[in-house]
Amino acid sequence: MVKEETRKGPWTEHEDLQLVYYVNLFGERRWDFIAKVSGLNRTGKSCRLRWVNYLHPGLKRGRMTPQEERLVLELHSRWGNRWSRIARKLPGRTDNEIKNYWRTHMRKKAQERKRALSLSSSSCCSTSPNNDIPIDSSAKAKTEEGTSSKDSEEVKGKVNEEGAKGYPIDRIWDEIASSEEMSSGLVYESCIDEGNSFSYAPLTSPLWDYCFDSLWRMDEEENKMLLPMSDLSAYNYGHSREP
DNA sequence: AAATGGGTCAACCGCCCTACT
DNA sequence: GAGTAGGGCGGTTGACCCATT
Repeated sequence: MVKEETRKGPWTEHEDLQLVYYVNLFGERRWDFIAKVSGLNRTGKSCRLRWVNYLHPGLKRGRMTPQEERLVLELHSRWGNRWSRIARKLPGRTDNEIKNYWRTHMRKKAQERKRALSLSSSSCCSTSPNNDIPIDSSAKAKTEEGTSSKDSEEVKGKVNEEGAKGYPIDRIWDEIASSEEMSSGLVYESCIDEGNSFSYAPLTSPLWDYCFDSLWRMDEEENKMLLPMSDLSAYNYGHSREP
């Protein structure tokens, strides 16, 4: 028997619905199992990723709020590129989302900052080679990750150690963060923790809305029939990029 | 109107950790 | 304790979208 090749690339609506159904059935674990029994030609990892980053109920969509932005800054300055950890403090946001946000927004800010610094100090002397910072948080990540992935004071120590050696990126990030706080006129209070959440209504995944309204109301038997998937093609959820 | 560049986001890859045998 | 499989995580890539030239 020829083993069918594992599917890659963008998910279809049909796949999404299948995945949602089977996750609902078996829970958010055993991804390999779900991948197999669902008939999706995907890896367990792929299924998990799709669920976590896109299909999970309670996911927020849209731009980060100023509060969230500040929280990301605050937590990143504390933990570095521990995206999943940071994400846990931002209900409805995924590590991927935060990572993307950080990369685009902070890189931009770093560039602006760098430009501003180079302008203001163009007549100055301190043009150390280190000022040619890598415009990417990965540099910081490498520094912070150190030899272990364990988050701890050790990491902080490592960072400080690097800083002491004159590695400027941390200062740059700190400055960015503090200028963010200044410009917003607010200092974020770390009042958001497990168990607490933002007060605004979560914007759930559109697919979830659909499923919640229709799929999950079906009884067990109807579920088994998995509703005519072809009907679902009529359902056009906004951010699908299916060809 | 076409070209281009930057921003956004979904998805994959590879490494690491953990639980299980 | 060693080996293995599954899952989690961070980094990276590439396609799409939109604004600007």
